[in-house]
Amino acid sequence: MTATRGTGTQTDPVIRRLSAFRPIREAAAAAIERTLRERVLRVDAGHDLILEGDRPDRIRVVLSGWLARYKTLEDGRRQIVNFVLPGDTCNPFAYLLSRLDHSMSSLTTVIYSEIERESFEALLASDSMLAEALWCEALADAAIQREWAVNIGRRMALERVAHLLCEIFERLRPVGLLNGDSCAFPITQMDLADATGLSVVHLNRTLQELRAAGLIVLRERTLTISDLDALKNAGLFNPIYLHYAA
Amino acid sequence: MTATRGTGTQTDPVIRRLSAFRPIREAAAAAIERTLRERVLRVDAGHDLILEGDRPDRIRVVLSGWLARYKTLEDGRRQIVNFVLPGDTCNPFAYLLSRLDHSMSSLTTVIYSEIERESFEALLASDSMLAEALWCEALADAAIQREWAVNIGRRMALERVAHLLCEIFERLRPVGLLNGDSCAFPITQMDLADATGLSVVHLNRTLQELRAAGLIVLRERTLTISDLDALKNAGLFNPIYLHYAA
DNA sequence: CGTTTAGTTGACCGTGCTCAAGGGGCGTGG
DNA sequence: CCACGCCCCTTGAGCACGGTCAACTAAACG
Repeated sequence: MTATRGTGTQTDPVIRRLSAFRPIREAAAAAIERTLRERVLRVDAGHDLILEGDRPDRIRVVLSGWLARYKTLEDGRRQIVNFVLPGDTCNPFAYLLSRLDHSMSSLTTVIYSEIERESFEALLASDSMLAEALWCEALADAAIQREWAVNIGRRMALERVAHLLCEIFERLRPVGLLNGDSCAFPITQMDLADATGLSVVHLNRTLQELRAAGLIVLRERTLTISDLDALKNAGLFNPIYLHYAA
Repeated sequence: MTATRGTGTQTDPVIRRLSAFRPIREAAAAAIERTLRERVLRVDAGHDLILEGDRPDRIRVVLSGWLARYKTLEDGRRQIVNFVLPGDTCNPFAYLLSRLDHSMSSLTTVIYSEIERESFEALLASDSMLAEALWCEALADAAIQREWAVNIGRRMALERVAHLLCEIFERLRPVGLLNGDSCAFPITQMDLADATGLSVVHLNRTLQELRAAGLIVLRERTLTISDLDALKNAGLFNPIYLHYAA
């Protein structure tokens, strides 16, 4: 791992993310910021931050950049089980279990903060609203996981990809990473295929179908959704499972 | 819902389940038992205990019987996202979010205990080991969810079904519901299909393949696994994700 | 300027789906 | 007691969604 001490410390998405679940008071926000600033690291794209079987000692909070949680089978087949976006806290509470059951790798350059378990628990103890917000984040993550099972198990390829695009778009909204109807989209087609349970070839054809239907524009790592409602319909997307207070 | 006051109060599987994560002291076990006994209910097979969109007011703990968590699409397609087995605590902590994102229905007659949020929080506060064990259960549940995404997204039908059977078998072990190489298996083929993302027809054929290969005997709601290692191989099953201390 | 990585296209094929029909067990009602 | 309906399981036939294999382009990079 080529982690080096980073420079920019944008803790804003973290606060915004948590605020989607519970009001975060100024004092709590300041405490988070202080803790996050203690150890800011940076990895380039394509590096594994954690591997299945690792001991979950530290908590990582993503300040900028995208990652993927994934699992692999012995013969190399890979399934991405979730994306980790700016503002997300990676494995809060995972230290309660003895081993990590999945790996995580960076899709882009990632700037993140690493927190020792002790500092994290101190943060939890300092503000009950903050603690609840962090628990909510973990629970909402589990809810996303359930929805992915539905997506992969019961939706057709076109619906599946449409749904995933809607999810990512809606998850970027509360952290302020949308530009109108566009957003950065650094996920390769191979990763999209591994996230949807499709082959790269078929994923490619499915994307082209979505483009041909005028639902999306996707090029140069930027996604534009011209008609979000239409895309949501195409993906049978219902945002309840994201659990944003709204 | 045809819930009526139940009779037998077997809290043993609950203690065994929690003990897989943290040692549960006598005092804590007694406190659980007292709380669980307060309100024991019973439903017949085929009833929804909770529906997507409900408010998560109470916690339910399964004393006996099996349930399925599921989600449905507008057009009726259904995906079972997890099975809930005896000893499982259904939605601990779900009350932190405002709505439930999935439904749950009974596969058999189910005897369960219903706990108010206040009693549950009192239980949590009374013993930190117990609280940790309950959090571990929730985290392990999320881990199962991840593995299901892999199962549905990247395994072939035969592997997929083999994997699911191994998982259920191994989950029944710590709660003491195995009889040698057999266990009760009240899941219909339709439910198995909805859990694996297959059609009923293909699931039926896959089961027959497993039978023909001499890997399982499944009849009269009883599953017998003659060669567990062989079945684990067939399903590329690795039990890490269950997070049992072992 | 070669090499690598990401995206694209074509052709073929197989896993798994759909539609359809029938069998067996079981409970209910005539 | 038998008839009927219902649920669950099973089987056959045809087909389609999506996988595999292979080749090619274009951009990025050293």
